[in-house]
Amino acid sequence: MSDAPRRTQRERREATIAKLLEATIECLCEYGYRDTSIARICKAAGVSHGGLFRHFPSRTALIAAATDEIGRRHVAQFYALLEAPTTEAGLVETMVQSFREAARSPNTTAWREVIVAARTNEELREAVAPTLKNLEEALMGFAIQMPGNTTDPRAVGTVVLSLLHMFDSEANTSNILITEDVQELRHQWAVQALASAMGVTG
Amino acid sequence: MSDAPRRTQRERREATIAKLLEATIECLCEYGYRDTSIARICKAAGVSHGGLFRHFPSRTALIAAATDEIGRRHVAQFYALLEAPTTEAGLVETMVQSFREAARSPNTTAWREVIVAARTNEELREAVAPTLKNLEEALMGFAIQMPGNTTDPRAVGTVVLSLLHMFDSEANTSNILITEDVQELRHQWAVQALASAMGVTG
DNA sequence: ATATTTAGATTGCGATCGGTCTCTATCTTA
DNA sequence: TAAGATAGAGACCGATCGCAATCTAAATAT
Repeated sequence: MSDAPRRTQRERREATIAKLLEATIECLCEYGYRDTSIARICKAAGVSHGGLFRHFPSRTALIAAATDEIGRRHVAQFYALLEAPTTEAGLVETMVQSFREAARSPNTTAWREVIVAARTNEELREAVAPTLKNLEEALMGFAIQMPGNTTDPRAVGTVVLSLLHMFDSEANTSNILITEDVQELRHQWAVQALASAMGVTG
Repeated sequence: MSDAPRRTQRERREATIAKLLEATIECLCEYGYRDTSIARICKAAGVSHGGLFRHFPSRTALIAAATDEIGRRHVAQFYALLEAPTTEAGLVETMVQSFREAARSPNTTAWREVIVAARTNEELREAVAPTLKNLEEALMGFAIQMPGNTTDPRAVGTVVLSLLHMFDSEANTSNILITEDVQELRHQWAVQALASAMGVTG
């Protein structure tokens, strides 16, 4: 009875890479970009310094890879929204609610940390650019597939993207200050704005 | 002919504090929160390490003070918007344009760096909370004073706050990816949304 | 004019940073 | 099964971090 797991090189490799990516997302969410250090990532992942640098040439490269992973999850998450069956009227309400919750999720929180940091980090910015582009195109495609008739699908997509932006920025401040009535008014406004853009009668 | 400037203690003090605050904002904008170090701030301000710590007990305290300064400038800037005389129809267009430009300004860029960092820095978060509250209240007051009568001024204020959020988040990604037609569609949508909220016939 | 206080510069400290190097263990290939 | 390649662990490196302590210069109070 050997206690050796007997995994192939490929399995070992992919497993630790996955652990590192997950740990990176975790640290970004818990400590923020500045304090997401190699040491912390390694500790969270249960991987040594040497192990990390076998797979990623630098901290920035690792964070870029983690960001790419988050981007893929985002797209999947939003497409899943389309699958959920609801009435057309309730759909708008559900969507806005989902937008808000998505913006406050750990993955999206980590995502924002990277986007902000990328502004002043060229390597990170270039690595993240295609991911961001993919995400925007996927979301635009998602918006175009939405129910509701309209003359300009891309305009509807823009409204969706804009509302996502709004909830992203709001999520940033939600850890600092929450004004209840503003939050409620904002929700109502977002629902009405999206319904109007989609041509849904409320 | 003495080349000694002959300033009072108070003048000296306030001058170097002002230089430090300005340098901090500069560094936040140029290097981002992570790489805004004591050394860089001192170099940009032309002040020594010792000089900095005479006035601020820590890096975080300095950044918090700089953020407060930005907050005050923000409020002043938006109130100045009210003074500029325009036609009521053109006002909405002007406002949206100003929102966008303000979001991309150096001061606001530095502001966002701090807000994001504050999420995972308790000292910074508590220092920034009242500033954020003041800003939101000032903007709400600003929105209420806007032309155009409405049954619910606070709802209009919420739309203004939400649009500012949207442009903030958009400004974050604008360094990475710009989609021209989306940008144009977004502008049109924002104008229409604000006009609608204000009860302005376009 | 002298004593006291305050502003500001310099040096130094321990901790941590990102990254390299070396070594062992595990897997693959011949 | 022997030889080679790859995954991973851990010690080590110079640089930089935030900050304290010490010192000089300048302004204020007596």
